[in-house]
Amino acid sequence: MDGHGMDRHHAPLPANPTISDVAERAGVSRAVASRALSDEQRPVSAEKKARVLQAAQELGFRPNLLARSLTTKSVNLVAVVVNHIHDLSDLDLFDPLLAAVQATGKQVILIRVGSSDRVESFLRTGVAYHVDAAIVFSDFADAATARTLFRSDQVLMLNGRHDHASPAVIPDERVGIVEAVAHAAAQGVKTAAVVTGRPTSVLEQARIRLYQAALAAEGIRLTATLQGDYSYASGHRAGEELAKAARPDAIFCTSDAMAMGVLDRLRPDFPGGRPTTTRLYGYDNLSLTDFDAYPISSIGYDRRAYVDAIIGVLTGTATGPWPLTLPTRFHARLTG
Amino acid sequence: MDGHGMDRHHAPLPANPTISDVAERAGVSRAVASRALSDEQRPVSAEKKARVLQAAQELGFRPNLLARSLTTKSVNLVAVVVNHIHDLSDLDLFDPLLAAVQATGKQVILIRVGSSDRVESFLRTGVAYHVDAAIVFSDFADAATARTLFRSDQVLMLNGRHDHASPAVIPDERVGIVEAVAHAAAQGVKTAAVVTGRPTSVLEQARIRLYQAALAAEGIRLTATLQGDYSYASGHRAGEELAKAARPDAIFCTSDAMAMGVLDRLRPDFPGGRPTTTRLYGYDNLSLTDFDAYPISSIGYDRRAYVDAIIGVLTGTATGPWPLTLPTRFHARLTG
DNA sequence: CTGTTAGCGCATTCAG
DNA sequence: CTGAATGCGCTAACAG
Repeated sequence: MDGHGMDRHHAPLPANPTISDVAERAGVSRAVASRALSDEQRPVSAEKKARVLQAAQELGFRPNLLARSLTTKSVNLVAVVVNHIHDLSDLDLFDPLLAAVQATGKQVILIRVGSSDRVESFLRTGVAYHVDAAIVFSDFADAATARTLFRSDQVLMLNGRHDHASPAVIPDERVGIVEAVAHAAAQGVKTAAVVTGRPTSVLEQARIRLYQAALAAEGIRLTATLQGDYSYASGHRAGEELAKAARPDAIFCTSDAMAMGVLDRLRPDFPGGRPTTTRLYGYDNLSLTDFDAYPISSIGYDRRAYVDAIIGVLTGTATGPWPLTLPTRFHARLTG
Repeated sequence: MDGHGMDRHHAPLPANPTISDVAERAGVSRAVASRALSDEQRPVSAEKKARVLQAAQELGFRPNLLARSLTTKSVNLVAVVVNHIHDLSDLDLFDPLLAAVQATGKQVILIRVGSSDRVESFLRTGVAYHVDAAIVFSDFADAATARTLFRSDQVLMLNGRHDHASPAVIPDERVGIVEAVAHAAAQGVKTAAVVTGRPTSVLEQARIRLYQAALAAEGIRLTATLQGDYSYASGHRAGEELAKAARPDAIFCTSDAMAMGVLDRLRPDFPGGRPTTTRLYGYDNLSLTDFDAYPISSIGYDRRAYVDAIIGVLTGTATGPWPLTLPTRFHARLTG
């Protein structure tokens, strides 16, 4: 009648339509619109549901998930807390983890803590959301701190700083390390060096002790312990040190990246990737160790099982007792 | 009086205290508590402010940032949309990007789109939050779609699918490619092969054309174009193909990972990392090309400048015109 | 099945 | 400077 065609009965299209706009356009109440738009099956007549969906479509309506969470008490948001993501091992883990979390219908808020001095401001400013769950890789906090920080009991500790109150998953590093050292012993190794990462980490300390115990059990003499920081560069430096003195029969590194550095520095000992005088063992079982240039024998856990365990906690299907341990395994390659 | 000690005037501590609990405990109204807890300077008497802060401390109050966003219209949340994060190049970019975004006081929702069939459900179910801004690396959507998806005009397109309405930053690939090809020509290269990634990407198509043009300009004959998928494995396969026929003087790969595969397959051509018959050029300037085993000449942009440009858009200090282009540069290493 | 009402937690009017 | 009232967008509980 007024010459505006199809829209003659409708108000002008709002830029950011809310459910009220949808309801109004469909000629129903907000509650009906809400039910019609719900993922679940809610009581709505077929005819009104169609009208609502049509109106939502026309308006380009997108629900404000944050507003929804206010009443449902569930934000469908999971915090993943890391120190940083520049380790090569991160690449192999985060992608499948991200995919798996999203497959549960939740989104990931990725929080990089970085150096520990940031933790202070973190705690002070409370730059943390009330998330459904937090997955803590970073060793910046213990379980209790993480729980208060995220206002959630669903705090999944993967950094070794767990307690009895929160779920935790940790690799059982013993199995793989014992296997690797036994493998070396079977090759006639009598002396060994260990290249370690940051000893401030609880997990790293435990790992070093496992190497020491396994070496002792096999009667292999530990001739040197060099400290690195998990990086390629620090492995290179360790290789430099090792090149100076009499070479041990085997070198065990607590990260593949360091083993890569050692290998590159001692490359003449590994013509064609095969050891002559010195055997080399890494840790993490990076996909990079499948590259021709770095055929490093390594220790790793099943990442798929690890991710599955994490998702199990998130979805509530895993029930403990905690910590849940996942076995590591030794993977022989050319260097070992 | 009632024997409960310090808490005799207080209600029992709630598990998840709200600002109302804080206000009650401090003996003030919610509004005063809100002002006292605000980051900004709001009118509150010093005495009441102290009481409120004390009460908040005692209760372990953390503001619900999501609820706050309902009224402030700002969630301090940025969506970062990626296809996946298992490319080696991602490692060098995401960590500094994440750190920079968080330094602005915002948090990152990392959204992995993965295969394109997920995009459908993505658009349909609208499982996306109303974020302040979206940083789109993934080529899953164009600018208009991204804007409606995230209910934000602050959609930063980095996938080449930008339009005039949204900010965009893209590397100027021409400069680096021209430099690399000129470098090859100066070494006496007369024939070349190109190993490409997925031709469905707008950016990749443009990149291939740039190689073709640069080669033609230098009078280098393009003898083969092999298609890969940016991965090491696909580079290895390309190397296999190239090993069959007469070797070209140079091989240009559109990713460093593919160049690494080619290098490993053709390693005898590169004793000590130096080319004999064939020169090799990668793309991305990965930190891995600084490892001894992969000294690949490459093309890359300044990641710090790239991140700075992204942050500039986020904070509103960059104003266009769009797209903003960032020059790439050639980095000579042993293979080139 | 439907519509009305009452909150979720918070910031922001606007009177005092 | 303070506090009561209002509303952000949405869903749950309740009557019809």
